[in-house]
Amino acid sequence: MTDSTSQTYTRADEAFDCLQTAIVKGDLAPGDKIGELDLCSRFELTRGPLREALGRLESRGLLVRRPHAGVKVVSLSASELVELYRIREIMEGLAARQAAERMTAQEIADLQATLDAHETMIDEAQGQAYYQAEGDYDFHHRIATGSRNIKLAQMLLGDLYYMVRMYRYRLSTSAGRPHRALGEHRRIVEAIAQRDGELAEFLMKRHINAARKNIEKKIQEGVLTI
Amino acid sequence: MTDSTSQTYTRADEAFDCLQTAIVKGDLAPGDKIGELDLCSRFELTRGPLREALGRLESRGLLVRRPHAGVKVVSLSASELVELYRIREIMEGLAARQAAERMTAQEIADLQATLDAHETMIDEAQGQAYYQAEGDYDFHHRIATGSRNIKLAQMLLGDLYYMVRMYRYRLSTSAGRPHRALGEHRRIVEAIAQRDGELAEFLMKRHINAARKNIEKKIQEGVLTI
DNA sequence: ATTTCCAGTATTGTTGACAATATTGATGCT
DNA sequence: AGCATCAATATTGTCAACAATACTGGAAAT
Repeated sequence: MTDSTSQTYTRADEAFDCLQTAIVKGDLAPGDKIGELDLCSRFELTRGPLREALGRLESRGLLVRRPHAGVKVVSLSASELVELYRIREIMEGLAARQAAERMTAQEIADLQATLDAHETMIDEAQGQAYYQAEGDYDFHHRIATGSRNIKLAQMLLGDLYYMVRMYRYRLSTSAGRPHRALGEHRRIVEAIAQRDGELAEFLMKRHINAARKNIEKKIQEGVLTI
Repeated sequence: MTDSTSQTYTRADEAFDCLQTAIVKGDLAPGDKIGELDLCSRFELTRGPLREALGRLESRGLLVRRPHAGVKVVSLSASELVELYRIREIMEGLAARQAAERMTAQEIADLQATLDAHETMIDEAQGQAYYQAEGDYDFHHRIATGSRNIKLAQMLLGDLYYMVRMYRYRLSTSAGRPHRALGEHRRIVEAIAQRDGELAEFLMKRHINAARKNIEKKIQEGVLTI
């Protein structure tokens, strides 16, 4: 969960992680107005480190702050959520292409193994969106890292994914979508294994495009109320 | 310079702005190890707000922090700088396309006027990289905003541009490049005015691609030591 | 001479108290 | 009754002292 370099872990880091996961998992829902004191007692923290963490979260766009008026969890409108996927599409497309050019053979093998694990996960966790989402996150995470583009990985892992996950957890996945997504993942990895960056980019963009359309459909159906 | 909503401006915001511009303008050079007390006396601040600002800056990737060991300004390697431009290329491409679809007629007119101003600026500020860079920044800033894609604008304006500017200021522009860049800007705006999103995207990507190649050439020539 | 260990120092991390400001509820007025 | 004004309150912003940790220099041993 936390950075593996594992230097001394400061109180502010702790606060940051706590808040971030609380937001992502929905314990703090979008739109919630949250008081600093509440948060302090809740996470056994003092206000100093907490405030530093709040600053970081705000800077990443998960919180919005108004001076003297408090902090609230950011809540995306439907259109903003869709826009987010447009950004993901191009950025992950680039990540996939660079990953195809730069991942080591070992990393690719691990990635394939990961997909096998996801397959059993999907069968076992029938409909349990949580685990499916985690598997999906794992896949995209590895590709972002594999791009060897530090800033790109930073933006995807540090900004976009948290936001995406925050909504994905409360999004019921469509029936059959997990299996289809897994198939798309497999094809992307194939392209990467063949060092075909162009194809990997194309497939990844199409993959995320499909996810976006899926969400747009749900919004139109009124299933997803934001 | 600061957000126009102009709510009460907190001490931490002040610290944030001061540090950010200091880094961007090169008063704090990449690799500099900076002490909190130095910064406090320098900007007439106290450590509380300063630390909050440091947290934000770190989160945006302009600073790197090691617990108990201090803060230093991030310094990109040559390859990281190039990778940054790969990201810009796709993100600004998307911004240009969405801007073509969404900017108001008024905004487009303003944008054209801006370009005229840049033209005189380039002639007058012969070789003064600072003003040329500011004009360039202005152009890209308007398009990012015009995309009406909040998260996209946030990532460009809040993350990438600060980083790019940080290096652009100490990058001598090639002879003739400003004029060529202005021409490219004009064509992009034309495409936007014609609501041709696809073309705007293509031209913007090519524009940034050219900038990237320009930098790569300088790195090979050894002009740019990072 | 070089390396290792240790203590001192300086710097960062944390805390709790104090000051400033936005919200809220009540009161008086139209 | 509805609205504006204003004081009380609770919350956020700021500060300065305290604690914990990493760096620095020197001494001793190999």
